[in-house]
Amino acid sequence: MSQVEIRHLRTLVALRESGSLVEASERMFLTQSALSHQIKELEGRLGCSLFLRKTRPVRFTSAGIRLLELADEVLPRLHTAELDLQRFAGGETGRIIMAIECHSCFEWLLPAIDAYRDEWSDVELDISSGFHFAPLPALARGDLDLVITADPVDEAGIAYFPIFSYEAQLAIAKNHCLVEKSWIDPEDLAKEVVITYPVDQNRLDLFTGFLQPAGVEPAKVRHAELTTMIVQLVASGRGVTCLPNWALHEYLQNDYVEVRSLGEEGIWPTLYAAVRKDQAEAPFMAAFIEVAKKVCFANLRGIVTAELG
Amino acid sequence: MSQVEIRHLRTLVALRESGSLVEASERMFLTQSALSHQIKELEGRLGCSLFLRKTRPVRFTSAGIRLLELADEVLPRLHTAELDLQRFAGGETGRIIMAIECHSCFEWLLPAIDAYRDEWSDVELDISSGFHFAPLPALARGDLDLVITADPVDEAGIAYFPIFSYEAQLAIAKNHCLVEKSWIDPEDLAKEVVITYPVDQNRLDLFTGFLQPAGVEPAKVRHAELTTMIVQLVASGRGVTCLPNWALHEYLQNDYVEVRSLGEEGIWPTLYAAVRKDQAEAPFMAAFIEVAKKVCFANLRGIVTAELG
DNA sequence: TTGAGACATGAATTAAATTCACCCTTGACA
DNA sequence: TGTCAAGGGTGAATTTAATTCATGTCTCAA
Repeated sequence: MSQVEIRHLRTLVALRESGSLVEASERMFLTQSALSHQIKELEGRLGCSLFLRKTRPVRFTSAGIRLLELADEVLPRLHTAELDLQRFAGGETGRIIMAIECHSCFEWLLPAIDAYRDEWSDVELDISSGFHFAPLPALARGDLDLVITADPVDEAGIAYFPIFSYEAQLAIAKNHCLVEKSWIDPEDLAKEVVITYPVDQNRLDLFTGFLQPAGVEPAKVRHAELTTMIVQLVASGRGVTCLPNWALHEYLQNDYVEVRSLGEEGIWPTLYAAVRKDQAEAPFMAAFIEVAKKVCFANLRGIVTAELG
Repeated sequence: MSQVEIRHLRTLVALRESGSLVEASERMFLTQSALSHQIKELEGRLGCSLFLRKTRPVRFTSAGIRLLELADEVLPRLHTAELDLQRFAGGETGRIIMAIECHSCFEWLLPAIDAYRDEWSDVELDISSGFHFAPLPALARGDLDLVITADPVDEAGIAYFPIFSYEAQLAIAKNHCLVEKSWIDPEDLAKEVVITYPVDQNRLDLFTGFLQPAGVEPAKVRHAELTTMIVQLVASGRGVTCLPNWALHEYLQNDYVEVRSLGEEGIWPTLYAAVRKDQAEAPFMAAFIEVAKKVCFANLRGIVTAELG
């Protein structure tokens, strides 16, 4: 079946370069006898001789020349592949396919990716849209390599790294009656229309961290895709919404809406990067997490109230 | 040193195509255990894992994908090389580097080569100009693959195949005194200028087969490169020459010169193809000898007096 | 909870590559 | 002509590696 092997190609190349079995064997750190046997065996399997030994330097037959040709094609490729693999092994490169749970995270993730790519140009980067429903199993499985999530679930083989914290605030119209309050109670929203991204409520801080614990349901939930749309609806009094403070910052500065904390303390989710533990230490992955933190801190300076790590 | 081997590449490809170790092992005619060990060992040497086994089908890591890329580059090349080698082994192709002792043989050798090339297009053909001095050792050594020679020397490992016989005739000017004779005796040439190709006398039929046995030396020997030149010199009475009857045929028809046999019987050299015994049976080589014979017979029909089996 | 399927693992086995010790051949040189 | 060194070949012994066998573990699904 498999006749020729890498080792044979290396032997032939060494033979071409040295001109004799003895010298070739020294280059290959083998005895001359080993090469003699090796080549004899190969020639036997192939059914033709590869070179004539009675001359110095040895003279290759057509078959030998054909094999050298093959070696010249194959060995360099093998070599570069092995160099690449060394870099994979050293964690100097790899693949980061991400998923985000937090819908407005693109705002800081895309700049982070850009910054990272400058330094780690050959890491394969992608944001997956396919695993919104269950990103962590996909991460464990290897479909994903990094998940941005607000609630770390303790799972074997997954490590979490905090990126930053932000306040999830309620945005309301400037003429809304709730502007009177200095912070919002869950019950305040029982009669309100809540506008959210079109995602499951279990992935929204407002519900998981505020309304559900208090057993309150809003009068109605409306959906909009884009942050701008949501804020516009809020500004025109069609409902209220809950967004990260940094996502609202721009609209607040332009005086479109009012914002209030949820509860006296406010709700302060932390975003984590979840990665597989075996990759957590790899330089290319650690670097990504570092860059993400730095970019967040730089982009959101003065907006987010807390920086981590 | 040498990490990755062909067998690993094959395994990975089988794994990609089948999706599981079990099925891949069947394709490779190995046990599942063997593949498990094999891959574990490779992963250990490389220092990184190549695929995730907990999914069906298996999912390759970046490193695994890189190796599959290598496999896709290498395995097809390996395969075509092995096919080529099979043809070498089967004698379906090879290399024929020839040397000719007989200076005027180009006349029929070149057409023979052309005819041969039609059928055996990928046999490497060349006429070497480097081994005139000692073609047979070069043949034995492997520098040459075929030698056209008029005197077979019994040497181990060399086989001779007769191509054809011709008469070596003396050409003389139409007004030369020797036209009186119906054939030439060696002594007739003792006073003559002999014109030959610029090669050693031991490679000329006239000397080895006629003059030397009789202990006769011509008055003078002149040289000319081209057959035409030689014949012109002869026609203008500057000397005599000895050429194969088929080389003289054209000039004879145009009535430029007269020809006479050397001795009553004439000298009838036979041209042989000498090849190494190990190649003598190879179809590509046997075919060349066949073609050479046929072409000679066709081209020299009615000129040479003898065709050989 | 059990059973089936897929992969992992340690020990035994088998197969292969390599070495060792020796031989032969060749060419240089005394 | 004999000897020596260098290159290569070969059978048997040895070492190394690949493969199998017999189990074990894990996961998924009934």
